[in-house]
Amino acid sequence: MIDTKQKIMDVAERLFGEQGYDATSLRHIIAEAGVNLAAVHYHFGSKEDLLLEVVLRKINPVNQERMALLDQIEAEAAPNAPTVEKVLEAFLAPAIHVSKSPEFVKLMGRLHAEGSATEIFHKHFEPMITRFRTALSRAVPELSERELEWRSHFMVGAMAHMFTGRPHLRETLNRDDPRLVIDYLIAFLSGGFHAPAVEPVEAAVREEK
Amino acid sequence: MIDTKQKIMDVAERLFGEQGYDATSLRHIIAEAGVNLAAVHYHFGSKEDLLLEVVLRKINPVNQERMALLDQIEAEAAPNAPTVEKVLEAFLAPAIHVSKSPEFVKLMGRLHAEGSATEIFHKHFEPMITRFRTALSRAVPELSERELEWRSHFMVGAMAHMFTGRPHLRETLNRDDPRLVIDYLIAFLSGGFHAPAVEPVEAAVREEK
DNA sequence: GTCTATACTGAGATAGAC
DNA sequence: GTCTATCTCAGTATAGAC
Repeated sequence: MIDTKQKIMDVAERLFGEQGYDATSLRHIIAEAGVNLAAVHYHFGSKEDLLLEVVLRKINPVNQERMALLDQIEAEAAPNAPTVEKVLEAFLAPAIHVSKSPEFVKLMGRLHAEGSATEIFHKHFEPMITRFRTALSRAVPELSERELEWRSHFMVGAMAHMFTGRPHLRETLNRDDPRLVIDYLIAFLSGGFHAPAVEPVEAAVREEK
Repeated sequence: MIDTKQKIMDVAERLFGEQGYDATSLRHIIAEAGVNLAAVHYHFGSKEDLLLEVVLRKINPVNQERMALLDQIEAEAAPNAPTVEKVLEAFLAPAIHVSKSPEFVKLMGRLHAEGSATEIFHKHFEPMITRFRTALSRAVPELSERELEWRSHFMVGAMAHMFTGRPHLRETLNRDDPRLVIDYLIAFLSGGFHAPAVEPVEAAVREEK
């Protein structure tokens, strides 16, 4: 077959999503994909690297869309900086699509919690995160670099948790309109970014020396 | 030995923390603990249930302390409701201790992301979460129940991510005073909870019917 | 370069004697 | 409650066919 690799990824994505990473054996995957066991290691190297590629294939387009939206709102706002709300919108809206595939972010959590792929994984996120941090820092210039960094982490955490596969949360997410939940989140995060700085920017600059 | 069970948990806690859950085999644990392999299954049933007990042993006192602090600030503020900031303080401060054991929350993440223990795990958190949600709902009465629920989720996510074992983040957490980071977080979350409601409470009540 | 067949090592789990 | 022996199955490595 021409695309052994893609077939493996397709089946793996489905089975990982349905049963979780640990519960899905490579032998199960290859049986459904109709390929040989060693082909997995030929194409991916290990089970974990297979997971990594499966996840990145889903996530990369989302991050592309985020960057494109950010470009767009920056162009619209020029020469001023876009507002926090607009930046958050560009960051969060593209994730809605992914949130519809129910068990997907569980796998991201798996990748996050354990495994050597973690670093490679974050390499793929870093450019995008940096772009957004810069945009936020222009939108909220009164924050020190350090405090802005932490607020960005809080933002990522709040978003990630939204998807994190806890059944009760997922039910709620499916019941409520995802767009509404994003609006909740944007409102919440806007309030967070606009909150007075613990450590005003002048003091921070002095201390960083 | 009388306390085979405890010895297993002690060694498991250390090794899970040092090497992660997957990388730690039961055989490694029993070798260091000087006990028999079957003893693990006798006392815990499975490797995953061992992890569950290890994590709960660490987390339960934290949750106890949270509740005690909440009792205290509610008594102090009576008959009024304590402020959002006070409630957040009661929720977050007890977690600082745990945050010092570097790899610990990674294990919580593992428990969260995969495995059958997930539900039992959350059972242990639910009473505490409910208590805090009630306190928050008194502190921010203008939020609909639904929006408050989501904001609480965002809060948990932001906090969880703070610990989540990404090396760069952990370095920053260790460099900065943990107390300072908690202050950053409280400021951020306060702003979030005080943000205007997307869905004001009257509209929400009408819609919920 | 791509894939197959097969063997290897180590894991978690279990049955049953003591 | 504890231990020995054993089972099953996983991920991985290699040799070699096309």
